[in-house]
Amino acid sequence: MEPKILSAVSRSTLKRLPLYLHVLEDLHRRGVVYVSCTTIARKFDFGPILVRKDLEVTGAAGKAKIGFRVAGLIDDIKKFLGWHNVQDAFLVGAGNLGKALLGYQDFDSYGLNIVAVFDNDPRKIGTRIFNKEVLALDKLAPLVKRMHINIGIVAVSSEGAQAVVDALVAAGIRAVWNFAPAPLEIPEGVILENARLTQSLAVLTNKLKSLLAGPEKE
Amino acid sequence: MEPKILSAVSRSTLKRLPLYLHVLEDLHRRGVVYVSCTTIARKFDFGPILVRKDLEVTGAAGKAKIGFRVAGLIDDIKKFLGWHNVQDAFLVGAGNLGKALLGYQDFDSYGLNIVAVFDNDPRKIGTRIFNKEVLALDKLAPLVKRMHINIGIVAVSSEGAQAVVDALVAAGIRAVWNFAPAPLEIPEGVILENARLTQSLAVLTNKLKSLLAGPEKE
DNA sequence: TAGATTGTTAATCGATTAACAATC
DNA sequence: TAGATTGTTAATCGATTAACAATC
Repeated sequence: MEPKILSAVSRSTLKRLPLYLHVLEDLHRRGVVYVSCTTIARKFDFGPILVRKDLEVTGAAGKAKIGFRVAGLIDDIKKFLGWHNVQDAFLVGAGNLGKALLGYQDFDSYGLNIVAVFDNDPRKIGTRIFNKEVLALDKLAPLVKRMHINIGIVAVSSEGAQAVVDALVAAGIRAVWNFAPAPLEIPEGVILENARLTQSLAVLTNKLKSLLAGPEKE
Repeated sequence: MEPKILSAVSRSTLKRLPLYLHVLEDLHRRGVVYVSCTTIARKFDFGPILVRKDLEVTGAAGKAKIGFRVAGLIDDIKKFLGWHNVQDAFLVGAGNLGKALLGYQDFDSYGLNIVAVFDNDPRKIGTRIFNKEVLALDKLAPLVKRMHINIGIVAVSSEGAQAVVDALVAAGIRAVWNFAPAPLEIPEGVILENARLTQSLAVLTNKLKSLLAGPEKE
């Protein structure tokens, strides 16, 4: 019942945990105290066994016949994801996407706190977005070091992305959350996670194409 | 060498195709005419065999020893993803995320064209965002029907998301691209694709937690 | 008690990787 | 010709699902 360590836990499982979290927090708000895997699974198109297997990695313990305590399960998942303690992060790129990320209220409940924004556009530098000042890119490296920032968020164009990542890595960042579509290189020991909308869009449009082309195979 | 149909092609493959596309378009811009799977794979942390398997589903044909024609491969992937012909889409939610999506220039090269924005905030209705007028939510259903819109993009809060989806479905939409974290219900025959940042963030923060906790297992 | 549910081990399924003949 | 690469079939690996004893 110990939480699993390191590479042992699959990406698929990791990606389902926030989904459960959302359902659990909804139940919690509504005053529900215990929940079974069956109940959680009903919200999705997969079964209770998968839910149970997923929850197992967090070290959460349930009671036969009763299920899991909602509040405890929320805590266990958050701890496992590292969302229990909020991490400070730097955002690079004050464009439309950057602004949207800055304006997203809920990141702190996902363990993320954007403390500063960087851009190389002189017209943007010095302005404030959601009450955060836009700083010049050359301030990035010294501030990463001084503030011991672990997470860098890349919201710049594909052309600029690799240079930004290189700068972040050189400054000592440990993890990069990349929103640029370009494939990026990162040295061993630094985490790179890509948040790519186009991947999701590809699934959508391909399915839609098939749907529109013909539902002849029913 | 026929493109694969319907459910036969896996989600994993579908999600890698846009990655290849990005690399290919870069090569194309640089005047490269032929490319091998080995060259493509070098940009990623998986092998050439997987690339070849993925490309197979698009129906693209290569030449032994030479590889694939870059321009042809781009076309084949775009056709397979349904990005060759641009689809009109409606966006619901003119908040920060909605604005960012509207401002995203590249969607048309991904087969998506956002033609209208809807919101229920009276202060927003009538204003223009990136030269698109914000319309009242009650205009949604009649316009979906009249303009034969297939794709609806949901960029509202979790609380409002299900109601918006229901409205879109009732109006005859065929596919929903959802950005709300809530799990949504959708009837058979309508496509639901979730673009959830929190899933990607979960992978990042969990890995970072392990990294910071201790690289003792090397 | 009976039945639903957890926790865990075994079976299945699908995706990735390997192998190899064909080829330019 | 030799070697890299495609196309395709077989082997492996990992994730999901099934099975079932334990339990509240």
